[in-house]
Amino acid sequence: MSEDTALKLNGKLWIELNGSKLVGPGRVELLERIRDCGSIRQAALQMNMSYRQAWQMIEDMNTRLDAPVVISQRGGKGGGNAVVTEKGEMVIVEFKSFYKKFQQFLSKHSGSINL
Amino acid sequence: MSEDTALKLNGKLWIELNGSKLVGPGRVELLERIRDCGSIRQAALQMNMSYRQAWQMIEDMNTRLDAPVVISQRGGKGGGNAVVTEKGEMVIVEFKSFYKKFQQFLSKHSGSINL
DNA sequence: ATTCGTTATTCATTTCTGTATATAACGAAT
DNA sequence: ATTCGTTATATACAGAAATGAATAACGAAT
Repeated sequence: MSEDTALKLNGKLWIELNGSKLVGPGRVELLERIRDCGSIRQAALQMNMSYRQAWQMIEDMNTRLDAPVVISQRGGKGGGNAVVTEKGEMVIVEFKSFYKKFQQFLSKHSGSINL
Repeated sequence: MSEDTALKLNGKLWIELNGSKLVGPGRVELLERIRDCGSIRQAALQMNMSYRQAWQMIEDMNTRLDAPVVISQRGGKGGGNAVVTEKGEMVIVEFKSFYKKFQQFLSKHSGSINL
């Protein structure tokens, strides 16, 4: 019954394109929030992230994939808006599938650390 | 037959103690090299790492685990030496076991990215 | 034309990480 | 006692990465 909760297995997971990070948990959460509130700024605020960083993440995915994950407009009603595309939805679904399996992997092996 | 080798799943894995990193691939490689050459400095040189960083890694593991992973001596024949303890061997074996499974996880799922 | 809130972009600042450097401590061998 | 290469430790420096602030661009609505 030796339960050592202090020792655990942990890690990070991401999808990379041409050797550098493209999608991780943070970017996926950002996409989900943009989808739900229609604004990059509001999504960033919700995540306590700077707008600058959020915009850079979106811009990075938009330019490196063959189709944009978010289409945004400035000006107009509400000052502007942002919409997650079908490609963006694919990114969300695909990564979350991998990530769930990864978390299962971690918790599956986390109990058997013997140090 | 669309083989998109540019897109791949990647990640990092580590063992953490009380919420902060304790063992990762770099530290394990360091331990293995110390075991093989008997010197923290030489091991660090082999890995193109500063001695300071290598020493800090060892010191961190030594102080946070209930037994040291490396026992070192200064002075004497050769100027000093470093020996990997039984605990250190356990760290190496245990982490490498997890890490191998992790790499299998990555390569297993890496082929099915569809973006 | 003015207002409004957001998108888009730049610049300076700060924070973090690791490096380089220098120095002391050490003990066996000579 | 001197030499030698390593361990151990502190300080200063450099580059990268994240942050914050400031500003321009935009278009619908009034």
